[in-house]
Amino acid sequence: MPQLEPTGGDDLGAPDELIAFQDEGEEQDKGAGRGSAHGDLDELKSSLVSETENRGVPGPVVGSGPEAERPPPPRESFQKPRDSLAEAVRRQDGSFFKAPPYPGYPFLMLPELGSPYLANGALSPGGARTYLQMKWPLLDVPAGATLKDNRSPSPAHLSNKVPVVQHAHHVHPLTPLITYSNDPFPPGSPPGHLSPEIDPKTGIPRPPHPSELPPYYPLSPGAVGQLPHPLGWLVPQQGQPMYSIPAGGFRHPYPALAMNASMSSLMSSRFSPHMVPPPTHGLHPSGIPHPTIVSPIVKQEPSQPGTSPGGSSKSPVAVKKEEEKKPHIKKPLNAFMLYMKEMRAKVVAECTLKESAAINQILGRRWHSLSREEQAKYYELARKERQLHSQLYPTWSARDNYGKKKKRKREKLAQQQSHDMDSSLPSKSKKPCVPYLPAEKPCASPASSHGSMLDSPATPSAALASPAAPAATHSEQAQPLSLTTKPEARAQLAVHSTNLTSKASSSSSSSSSSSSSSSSSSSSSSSSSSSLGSPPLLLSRPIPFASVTPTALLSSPSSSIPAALAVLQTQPLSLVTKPAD
DNA sequence: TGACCTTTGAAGTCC
DNA sequence: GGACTTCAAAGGTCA
Repeated sequence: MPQLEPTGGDDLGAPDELIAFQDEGEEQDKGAGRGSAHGDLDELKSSLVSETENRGVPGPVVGSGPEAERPPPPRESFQKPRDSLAEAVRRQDGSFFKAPPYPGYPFLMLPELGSPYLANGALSPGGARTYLQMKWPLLDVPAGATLKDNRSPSPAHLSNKVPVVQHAHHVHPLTPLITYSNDPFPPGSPPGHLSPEIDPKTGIPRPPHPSELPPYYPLSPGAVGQLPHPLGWLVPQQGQPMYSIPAGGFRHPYPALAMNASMSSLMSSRFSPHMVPPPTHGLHPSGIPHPTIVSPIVKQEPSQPGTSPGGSSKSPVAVKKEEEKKPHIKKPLNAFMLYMKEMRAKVVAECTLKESAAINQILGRRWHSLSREEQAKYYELARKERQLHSQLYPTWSARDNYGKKKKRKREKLAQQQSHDMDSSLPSKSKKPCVPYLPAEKPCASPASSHGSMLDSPATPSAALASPAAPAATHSEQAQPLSLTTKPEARAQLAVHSTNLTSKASSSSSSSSSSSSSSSSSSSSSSSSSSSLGSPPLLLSRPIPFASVTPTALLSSPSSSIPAALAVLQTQPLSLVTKPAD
């Protein structure tokens, strides 16, 4: 049974790769200044607005040296993108390589200043958010504290659409989890890559256990007062709570917690406090259905062994019945999911694309284009998500959700794999390159129309300069040909990288670039990273930039982007079935 | 109506 | 321990 580890168990942190790159003081220096706390919300808003509007202003400087240590891809994908989709995304994606949207690092997501609300006053789905820095309210979790599995039958009125760890009304689920500090990671909850604890596996510092977390929410009351009600998912209509809320908000189980009512309520609403007896029927102690619990109405597949820790000798039917009664507790979102959730609306707004598949491709690239700090904060958020999730549902396991989705993926995958082995066999696993994206519709948003991806030195460089960039994963997905297995290609890339590096000195990051080149660059950079991101380079510890051959070659300053784009635009694509136009 | 697509990451299973 | 699989979000597409 999954239990919270009393100590050292907080290994849910960012991947080792992140741990690696955070290991440098240089990184901290870079992060400094980006995360200045904005006590004044208005000031923050205006700054955000100005930044958003001023696309020409480069974002946080990233992508230079240290970026080369971007974490390697944790895995490879078996999926091959459809060329048309990839192509369309490449075209659309160019405009997205801009400065990371978040100027500060620990941030609080707020509804976009624009029109985040629907006509009914509810937050628009997936509405873009602004980020306000605030302190991550960490729970002081006693080591022995455990929660009973509150996967009890949920009320029938619970919607399947209710997110597990996200607020239904799009107040960012991690709103209460976000730090309010200049420090990327508060001492109490350093990200995995900054933790003093040592990972037994890698010998790298790991984050401390929740038990060491500070019991306070050093959140500025003033700032909070201006925030939307953290229980956004409960208060969707003109501030009228969907469900009755006790006067004074929710009582936090920890009186000692110096958090305000909002924070407390949010905490207790998102994830039931571990000390609170599991609410019956999936309800929050306050009687409010918890968003992390989805109605068991969800189509249930045959009961899954192991979901009932205690085990039972019940008949399969009874077990099945019980299973059906159990609310569907969704997996906590990972870093990328959190990022995607936040950025989707923005991408959709900036672009004409609407299809998630296309949007996700773009987001995937943008994800890789994020600076480490930007990514790290999402990793951290995800880590906290998992933390809370595990505290809330100690007995929950990802396995619980296995098989809850009917999927033919496996078959398709098997087919595809067999197809890969024998290309002569027709592959049923893939639809014929159906264009997911409107062919060559440029992004309509002004930002994308005028903004070159090079506006942000951080973006492409982040990928380019990454020796073991996570982009590899993406690239390998986007560029099915695994460069890692093709020495010749790798060598070629190395050559190109050399060229890039040399060209970099004379290139300016502000150079304009065609949208196509921009877009393809992301993929290209990813590919290059991919080629360089072979296992030997996927070190969990930071490696000297110049210590590795091809890696070092790519560790060029961000200014090399234009040249890199030019070269990489064609190179990786040449390895794919469909060359760039 | 529901699977698929697409992305990355976490966690599970399997060998 | 590595490879592989599933799920998480999202929404248009397609069978």
